[in-house]
Amino acid sequence: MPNQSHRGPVQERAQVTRDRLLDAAVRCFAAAGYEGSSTRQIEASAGVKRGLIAYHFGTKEALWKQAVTWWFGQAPHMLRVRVSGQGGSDPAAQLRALITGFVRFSASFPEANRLMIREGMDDDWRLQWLAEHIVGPWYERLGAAFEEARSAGAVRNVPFVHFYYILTGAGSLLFSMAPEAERLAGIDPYDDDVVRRHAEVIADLLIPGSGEHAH
Amino acid sequence: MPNQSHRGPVQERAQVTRDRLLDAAVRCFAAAGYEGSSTRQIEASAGVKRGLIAYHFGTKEALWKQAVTWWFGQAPHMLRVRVSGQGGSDPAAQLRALITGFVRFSASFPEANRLMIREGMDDDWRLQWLAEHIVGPWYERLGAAFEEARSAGAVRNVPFVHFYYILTGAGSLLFSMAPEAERLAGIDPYDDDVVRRHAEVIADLLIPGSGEHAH
DNA sequence: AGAATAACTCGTCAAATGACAAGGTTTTGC
DNA sequence: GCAAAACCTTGTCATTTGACGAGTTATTCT
Repeated sequence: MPNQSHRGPVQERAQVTRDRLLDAAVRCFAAAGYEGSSTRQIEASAGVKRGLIAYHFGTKEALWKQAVTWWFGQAPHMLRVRVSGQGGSDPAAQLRALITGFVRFSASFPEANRLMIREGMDDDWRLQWLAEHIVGPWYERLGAAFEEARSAGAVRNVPFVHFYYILTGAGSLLFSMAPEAERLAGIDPYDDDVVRRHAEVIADLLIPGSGEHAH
Repeated sequence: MPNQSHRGPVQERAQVTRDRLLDAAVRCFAAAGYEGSSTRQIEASAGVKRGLIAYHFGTKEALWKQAVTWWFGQAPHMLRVRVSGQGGSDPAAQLRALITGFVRFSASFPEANRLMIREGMDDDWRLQWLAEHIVGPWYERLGAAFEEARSAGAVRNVPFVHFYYILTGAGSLLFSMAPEAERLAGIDPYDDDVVRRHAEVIADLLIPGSGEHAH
């Protein structure tokens, strides 16, 4: 029994079961939080039988770590797709591409920010893990781009923390709280026009004079 | 037995018990969410005996509603204190006062935004209640100030929804996710200088040319 | 003072949850 | 083919949770 083993499954069907569980786990954890998601719910949501989480992952905690690892292991790729190909060599344009890419990513995968927000609120082993494996690298990468743009005089001279949390909050909350936005403003946050406009407004605010598209 | 009655308690000690429970409930709900907070935890956190939530409020749901009502019933007052006295008659200055006031409020009461963010993620009876009683009025008020400033040409001409969620996210996330910020950037988000700088940066971004304090 | 009532204490229950284990089925290796 | 191992299924257990209710103490009212 390869229970909680660090190696992958051997047979084909096991891979399918694990993938379904990992996917369902991320969606449940993002939607209802760690405590709010029961292993039975996750198994039902994945369409598998009852004891398979215990068999494949051992404990709920192990499932969480593997699910987040697996899911965010693809997130940088998705984010990179949305970022790469734009920017060029101009620091301001590069930072702008990162910003609009982040907003589009937040709109495409609101579960990501929902999970991060939920876990960033209290300082436990999950935040520690996320800060080390997921957020840290992104924070460093964005910080480097910010520094270059700042040296070029393209952004305001403020500590990066402010810039980071202004961007993260402004760019993600509309989608993290999409149900509220729908109810409050009667719009669909995932509408393409809304997403594009949101990204451009934020980029224009943070990097004055870099965009200002005509319309 | 005045259980789940809409009228207040009769005796003095009951008022004390109810207040302790309401206060503990808001803090628990904001910290761990609705499902993540058990009635027994709340009672223990309030320092009262075990069956008193059932006695005074009947159900957990009734406790949540009364706790949020009670707590946010004071929030507008607290926000008003931080906003009033500034602004004057200039639309841009008034909006700026609302913005900086909101940021300071978010820093002073991070539980408020934590609770709003948690409940704004899924569309259930709690979001419905909050949108109607708490967020709606604030949304309308800020929207009116925004419209005046927009007519005066002080802010960009974008739909208010974008402005609202940019402000809400940018102004609150640093404090909602304070544990992450501490771990990520090694700062204390609640430090007075950090709060002030965060408020000014956001206000400067959203209302260009309204602040730009010397330093 | 003495009943009536509010306030509290505590035992208990049914459902849900995380974890484990025993037994069954399918696939792999030889 | 056939044993071994991987995979799956199901039963069960200890704990937690929301809720109820019977019994106890404190307060109020006359």
